[in-house]
Amino acid sequence: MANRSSTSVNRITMEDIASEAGVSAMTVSRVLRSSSAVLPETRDRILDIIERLGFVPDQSAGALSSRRSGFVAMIVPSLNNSNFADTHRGLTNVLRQFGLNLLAAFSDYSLQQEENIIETMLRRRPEGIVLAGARSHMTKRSQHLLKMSRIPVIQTWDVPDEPIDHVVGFSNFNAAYVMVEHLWSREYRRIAFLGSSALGNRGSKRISGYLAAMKKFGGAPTIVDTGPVPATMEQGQRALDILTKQRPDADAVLCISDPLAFGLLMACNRQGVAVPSQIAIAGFGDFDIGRWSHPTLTTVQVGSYEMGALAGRLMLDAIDAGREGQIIKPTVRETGISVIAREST
Amino acid sequence: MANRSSTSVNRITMEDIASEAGVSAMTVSRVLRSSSAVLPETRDRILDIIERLGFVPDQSAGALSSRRSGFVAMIVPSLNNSNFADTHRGLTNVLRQFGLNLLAAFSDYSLQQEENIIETMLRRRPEGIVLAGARSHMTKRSQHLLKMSRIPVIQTWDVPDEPIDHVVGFSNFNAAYVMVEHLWSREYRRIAFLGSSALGNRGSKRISGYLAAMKKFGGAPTIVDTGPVPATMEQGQRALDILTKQRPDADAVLCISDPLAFGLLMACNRQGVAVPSQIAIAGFGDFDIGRWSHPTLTTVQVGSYEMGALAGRLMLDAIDAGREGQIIKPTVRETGISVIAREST
DNA sequence: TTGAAAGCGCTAACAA
DNA sequence: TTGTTAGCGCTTTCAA
Repeated sequence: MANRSSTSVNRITMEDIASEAGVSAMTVSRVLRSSSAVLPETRDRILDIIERLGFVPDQSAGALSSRRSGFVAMIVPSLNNSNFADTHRGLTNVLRQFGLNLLAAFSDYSLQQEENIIETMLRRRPEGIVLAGARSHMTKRSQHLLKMSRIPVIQTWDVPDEPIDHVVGFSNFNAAYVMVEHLWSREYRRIAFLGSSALGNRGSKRISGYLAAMKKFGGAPTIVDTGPVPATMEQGQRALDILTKQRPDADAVLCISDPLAFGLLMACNRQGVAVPSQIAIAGFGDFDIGRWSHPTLTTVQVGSYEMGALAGRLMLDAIDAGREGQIIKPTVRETGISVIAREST
Repeated sequence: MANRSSTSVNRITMEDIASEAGVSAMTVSRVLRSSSAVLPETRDRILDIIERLGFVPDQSAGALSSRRSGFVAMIVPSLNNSNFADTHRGLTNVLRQFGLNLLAAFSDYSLQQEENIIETMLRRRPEGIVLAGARSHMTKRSQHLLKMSRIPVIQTWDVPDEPIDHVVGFSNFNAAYVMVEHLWSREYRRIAFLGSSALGNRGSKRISGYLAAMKKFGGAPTIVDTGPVPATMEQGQRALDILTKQRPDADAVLCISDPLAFGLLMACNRQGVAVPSQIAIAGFGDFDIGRWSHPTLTTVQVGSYEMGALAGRLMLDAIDAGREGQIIKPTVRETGISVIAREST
C-alpha cells in the first residue's frame, strides 16, 4: 500500500487533521477561518489536534483558491533607517487589524535590485504594494510591472511628478523651503546647501525648494555636492573641508538628511568649529541621532509614522474596493511637515 | 458563452500566454524556467507576448505544485539597525545566487509579535527561516512552531543554550570579556557595565562575560541598569547621572551596545566630561554612528555581514540536503570578534 | 521538442 | 452543522 508518506517531504495537511478528527477537510478549514459555525465540541477536538501536531495551514494554497494572498508587500531602500522603520510600523499597525501581513524586501538603493524585488513580490501576488522612499526615478520595467499589476500601488516619501498610482508623501520642495525660512528668521544669511545633486531623487526637489527660497529672500545660494545617494555620515564628515573651500563665509548649512548633518556636526566638533555660533547646521527627517547628539540637531519632521498609517488606511480602502470589482482613482495625500528647532541653529 | 473573464479579478495566466502563442501552457512554463529545450523561435515568440502583456507567473501556484516556495524568511527585531542590515545583505548576496529570495518581517522587539510573524511566515512555506538577533528567550509556541516546521532554522547573533536547530553567532560572553581585557590593558581599573539586566537576552551573556573578566583581573564590578531592551541612545543619555551616583569613581564604562554608548558619549560632551581622559567609553557592535562620532567610539566588531553570508551558505546546504530527503544535523558556527580601538578609550 | 493528464492544499459554492 | 465537488495556476510525469 504505497501512500504519500513514501515521499521525502511529507507535509501535514488539513486532510490529515480532518481524518484524525473524523470530519472532512472543509470542517477544519471552517474552524481555522471561523467563517461559519462549527459544533463547539467538534471545534475543540480539531483545535487540539492542530495544536498537538503543530499544524500551520498552507496559505499559498489557500490564496490560490480564495484569490487572496493576505499580504501587502513593502519595498524599502535600506534596513538601516529609523524613518522607514516608523513608516513600516505605521503600516503594520493598520494592516494588522485587517488581517493583512506586511512582508518587506530591500533594494539597497539600487534600481536594478529594486526592479528584481518588485518582480519577486509580484510573483507572490500581494494584495497591494507600498514603495517606501520612492524616487521619481525607477526603471522603465519597474514602472511597467507595477502598472500592469492590477493591485493598489502606494508610493511614499515623495510626491512624484508622474505617480504610478497612489501617493502618500510630503513636499520635499516645501520641506527645504520652510527650513530656509527658519534659518533666515534666525538672521542667517549665507546659507549653503549640502547634498547630492544627482537628479531624479527626492534630493533634487529639496534643492529646488532651497533655491526658490534663497531667491525669494535674496540670498546667494551655494550647493555643495557630497556624492551619491544615500547621503551618509561619512559624506558629512568629509564635507566640512569642501564647504570651507567652496563657501568659507557660510554661516548656516542646510543638509539633505540628518545623517549627513550629523557627520558635518561631528567634524565641526572635532575641528573646533562652534555650532551654532560659527556655523549653524540643519538636517532633515528627524532621525534619532539628531535628538541625542550634542548639540542637538535642528531638523524637519515629516511624519514618518503617520505616512505609514495613512498609506495603510488608503491601502485597505483600495483593496476593499478591488474586492468589490471597483477601483479607487489615484489619490495623493500629503502629511504635514514642521521645523523642529534645536540647538544646532 | 460565459467564461472566466466575467469575474471581477481576471488575472493573466500561462494558459493565456500559451493560447496567444499557439502552444500549451507547459511550453510556456518551460520557457520561463528554462528547464528543458524549447525551439528558439517558439521561445522568442512566447517571451515577446509575456513582455507585452506584463505577465508575471504566479509563484504560489508554482510552489504548490513543485513544493518549492523559492524563498527564505528572515525575522528581525527592528528595521532600524545597521548591524542587521549588514547581516541581511550577507544573506541576500548568497541566497540570490541560488535563486532564493529573502523576505523579511519585523517583531519590534516583542515576543508576541515575533510569534505572530513566525507563524505568518510558516504559512507561506519558506524553504528556511533565519532569526536575526535571536534571543534565547522566545515564547514556547514560537519554539514549538519552529521545531515542527521541518525546515532549516538558523538563529544568528547569539549562541543560545538550547538552539532550535542551527546557529551562526558569536560568543556574547567573550565579546564582553575581551573588551574588559582591552580596557584593563589600557590601565583602566574601575570599569562599570551599562545595560539592561533583563534576563533571557543577549545582554545577560555580555554581563556574565564582564563579571567573569572583572573577577579574573580583580576589579570591582558595577552594573548600571538602563532599562528595557533595546538599549537606546536616550537610555545612554540618561545613564550619565545614574552612573555618577552609583559609581562616581568609574574611569571606564562598557556599554551593552553602540547606541547606548553614543548616548552616554553625547551626554559627556554636553556636561563637559572629557572622554577618554576623565572617563573611557566602549560600545558594542561596530554601528556606523561610532565610526563618525567625536570622539570615535571603541567597540567590538562581530562580523555582521559575515554572519549573514555564513548563514546563507549553511542554509543552502541544509535546503539542498532537505531536497534529497536528508537532514543536516544542527550546526553551530561562530564568527570571530575583535576589539576596534578608537578614540573613546 | 511538445502535449495531456493528474494533482499540489486549500476554499467557494452548493447540497444535504 | 457538515460534506461533496470542482477548480485556483502551476509543475510533475509520462507519452508522443
